[in-house]
Amino acid sequence: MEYNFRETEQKWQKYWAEKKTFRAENNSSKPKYYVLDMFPYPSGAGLHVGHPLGYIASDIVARFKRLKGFNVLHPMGYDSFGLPAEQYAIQTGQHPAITTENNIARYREQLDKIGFSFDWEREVRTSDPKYYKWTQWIFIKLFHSWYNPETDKAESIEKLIEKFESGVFSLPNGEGRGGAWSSLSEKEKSDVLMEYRLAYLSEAMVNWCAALGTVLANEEVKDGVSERGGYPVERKLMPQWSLRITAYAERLLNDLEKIDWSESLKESQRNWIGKSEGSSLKFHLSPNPSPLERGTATSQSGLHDGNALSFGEGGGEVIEVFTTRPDTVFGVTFMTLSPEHELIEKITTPENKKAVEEYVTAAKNRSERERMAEVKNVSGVFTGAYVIHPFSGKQIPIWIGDYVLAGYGTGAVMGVPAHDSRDFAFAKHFNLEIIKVIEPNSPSLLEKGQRDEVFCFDTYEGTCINSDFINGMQVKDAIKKIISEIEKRGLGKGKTNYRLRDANFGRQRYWGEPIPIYYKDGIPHTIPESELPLVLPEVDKYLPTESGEPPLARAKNWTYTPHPQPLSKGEGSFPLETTTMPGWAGSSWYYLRYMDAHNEKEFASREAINYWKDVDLYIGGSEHATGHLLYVRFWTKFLNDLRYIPITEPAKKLINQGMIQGVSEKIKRLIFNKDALESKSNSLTLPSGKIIGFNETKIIYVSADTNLPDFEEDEWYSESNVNIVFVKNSVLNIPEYLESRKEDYDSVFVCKSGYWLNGIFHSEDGKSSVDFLTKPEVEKMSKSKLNVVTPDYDPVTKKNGIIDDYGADCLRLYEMFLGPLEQSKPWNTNGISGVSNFIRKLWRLYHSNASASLPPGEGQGGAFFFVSNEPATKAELKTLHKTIKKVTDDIERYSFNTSVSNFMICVNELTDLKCYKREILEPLAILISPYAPHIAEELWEKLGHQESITFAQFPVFKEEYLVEDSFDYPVSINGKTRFKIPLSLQLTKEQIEKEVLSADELKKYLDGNAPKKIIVVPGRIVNVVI
RNA sequence: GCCCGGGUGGCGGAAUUGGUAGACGCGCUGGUCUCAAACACCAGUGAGGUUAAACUCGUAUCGGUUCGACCCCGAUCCCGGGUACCA
Repeated sequence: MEYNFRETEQKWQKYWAEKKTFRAENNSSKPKYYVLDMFPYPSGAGLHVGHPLGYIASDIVARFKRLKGFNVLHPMGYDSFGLPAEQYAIQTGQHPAITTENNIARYREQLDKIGFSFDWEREVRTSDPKYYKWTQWIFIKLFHSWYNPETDKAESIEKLIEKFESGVFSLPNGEGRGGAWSSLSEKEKSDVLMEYRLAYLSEAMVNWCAALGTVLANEEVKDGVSERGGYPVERKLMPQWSLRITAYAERLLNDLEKIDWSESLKESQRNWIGKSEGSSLKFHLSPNPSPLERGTATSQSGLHDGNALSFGEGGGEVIEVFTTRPDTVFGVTFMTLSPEHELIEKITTPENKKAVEEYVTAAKNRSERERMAEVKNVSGVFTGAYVIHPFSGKQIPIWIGDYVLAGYGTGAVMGVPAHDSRDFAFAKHFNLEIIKVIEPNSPSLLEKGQRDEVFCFDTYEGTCINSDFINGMQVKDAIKKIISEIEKRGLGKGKTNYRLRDANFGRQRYWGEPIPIYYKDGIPHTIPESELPLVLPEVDKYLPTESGEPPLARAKNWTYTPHPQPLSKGEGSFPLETTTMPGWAGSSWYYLRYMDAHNEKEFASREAINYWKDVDLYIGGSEHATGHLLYVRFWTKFLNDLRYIPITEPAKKLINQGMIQGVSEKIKRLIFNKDALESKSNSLTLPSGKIIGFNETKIIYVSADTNLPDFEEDEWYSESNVNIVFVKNSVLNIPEYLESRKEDYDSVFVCKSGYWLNGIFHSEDGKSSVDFLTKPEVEKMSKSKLNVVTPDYDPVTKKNGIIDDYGADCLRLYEMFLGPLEQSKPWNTNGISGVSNFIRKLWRLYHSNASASLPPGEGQGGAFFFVSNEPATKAELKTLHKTIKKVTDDIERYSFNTSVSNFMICVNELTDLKCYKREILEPLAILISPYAPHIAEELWEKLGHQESITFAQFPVFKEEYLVEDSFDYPVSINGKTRFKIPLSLQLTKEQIEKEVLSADELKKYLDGNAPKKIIVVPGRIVNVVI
């Protein structure tokens, strides 16, 4: 009887669901183990074969830990707020909740078919009001908290108010504004507190994406265009809700040490946080410098006594810079301001005004994308103004350059061209002075500049020269010396800067959590916790209003009426915030909700939180390295500060599963004839959304790269992923032309007319869609790239998946067998037959031709289930225990591909041994059950067990079965293995040496001489040196 | 540019602590079965060399440490990922 995976898998999936086999208990005497997958966004495309990779791995661990006696929490849910559902809603008018519901149903169906051991009773959906009630609640907590630098923790804002009430208030940057707190108006108080709140409203420079009608977070912008859709993004100043993640920068950085995440991921986070230590330094504006003074050193500092006044002190404008290399201060020959710097207008001299204004305007109008594209181009303009060098007193010209970013440091840099490559490029371009102040200790650090000068950039290994009182000092010492000097003279102070920005928290979208804020007299207030959730209202359209307000502004009565009304006059209802939370809000705490998913009084009960604590193993994609994984750590620390949870990090161990890539068959060339183009329209819309006109073109080739038309024959242009070639009118005979260029085409299609949709060209003549896929290329699996492979029957391509043809167990084993979990690999089914064979062989091991009255084992693989209670042989036990050991080790170090190999070896060996013993086959079923749970359950049942194999005990490895008396020692001569010699393992080093030396095989190599040396590693190897 | 990974047969990949390189699977070759094919099963399969063996070479390249190196060290090349005027 061959194994019928279809019946068996359905049977057990139904059994698990009915019996709630995988329900986790919040009260248990067992140790806990929390295995979490990054929950999916339920997209319309459903799951592809890449999604389950991580889920299968985590499911294996979950099932393994259950067998090992842990109480396992292994939940699943949906990150169900998001842009695609909203865009679909805009196009079709369908409510995103309905689309989302449908998509979730499809996801669930697919997940169930793979046989995961999720506890579905704990399912969460971020778009469910019962869930987002608590997302809103956390937002309210953030709003009412501030970060106390003294305790290094978030605290209630009430404490701060108390402090202010008892004295004078100040702002976080240390500037007091005098005056008593009580003298401030309500609005002023609110404004001051906004500077402190962890959730705050401010005018902020945001990434505005006009096409999507929303603001995007930094990590949603890639190369100046939106990550989703690839639309242009510009910088714009808007009132904006933000979260003060920067307050946690240091802790987010330091706590990386505590967690077992991959080094590359931690490194990404470190870079993203971007800590740099240095010093601020003030430069005073030079009052009316005469042209004669320019660039000349007014010298003779006399600074050494330490009492001297610094140059330029005593009034006028001050420009502050941040530098990580204060030791190079004597190499400063110019200063550069960002085009957005606030002092520009004030300091620019009349004769430079025009040029400066033009430059600033041009910089402002250039999109982020253009600015990035021009990184290599040096541009800038002189303001005509000068600052005074604080140590040398020199006149330093002030320039404006767009290589200086407004958002980092102070928006101004001191130019040290000799030791910074960007300053160097700037100085070269504008012919500014270059003073070398560091002599590198090692010649290899030198880089050749132009003009035969030799510089070193970014090195900390060097000696100061041309630097007055730090001459001769090593860079590291010089930095300390200079900072202390800067502080002593009140020119600035040692300072730490972070690249990390506060996180934008408002989106001009519909399909997200409403922000629980209403405005009274222009002052934001939170809705009382007791009135949460603030439910997402219905709107007539999911687009922004005509006046550009977010979709929520379309909702009727989108106002809040406080009740009971402790109202003073004129109060009634107040406008509610119209932006919604970003996609990452709900995912920043979902791991906590799983602990107690149905709690209506708290986000999770204390008991549940104290029991489950943190995630033991978290598996998900590395694309969340600087987004989700930073935010979830931030919220965890915040909730810990407020003592809601006992942990400071969400996940002890994190694994990034690799991406399973799709193989796209790319269009090489596509040909349209003239009639086709003229008949319908004069343009072609590419998958990227770009529209290209045809004009006089006769033939167009569209191929695997891209472009802009220029009407030269066979000229190629490149842009995203479509390449177009336009050929002139002169080519009249298409077939003849094609024939002559045959080798250039993988496939040719001449059609009358058509259009692109989702990357597919649909011909107008109704012959459905035609795809031109010809050249294979490995890339990310995605719907738009037409390379999606689903694990089960795909209703779009109408193709069966692995599950239909081979079963879920086979899919699970095969995905694990493909290679290391963390590695990305293209999907191919080349090796599937090996895994499928293995499953059949496993099945046969438990079956015999017993009815044919053959001796047991002889009829192996027969029609009848047959195991015997006879004791197992030594060889059988050895195979079993070797496998127990290897598989246990493999799971514990997440090496799932090798354990599949080990199962194959085990089954092959047992088959060779004709093993039919319960003593072996029963533990084997348990061993394999985390990987192939369906067949394991079926065998377990046939072995006579009433209960699910889930509740079995993982077999215990016993060393004794592996102990050998002898070992085939490989003997190498000079490190090269030459022969083997079987020796007892009881022998001592000396005895082994003696045996080897007397071996006949060795004589040949010794050639009569005595060996120079002999190395014996007992149980391993013998090496003879001759 | 910078940071982090990685480079092993025809292919996916093993080698856990410096100790038999190439496990396991795919593919390929030959064989058994079959009228034939498919399936299944058996054998072989890093390269060179030989009737066979011996032997030689072999983990991107070059060099080093070691009795012994895919593994450690130095330099170089290539591939993948992240990030980017971050002062």
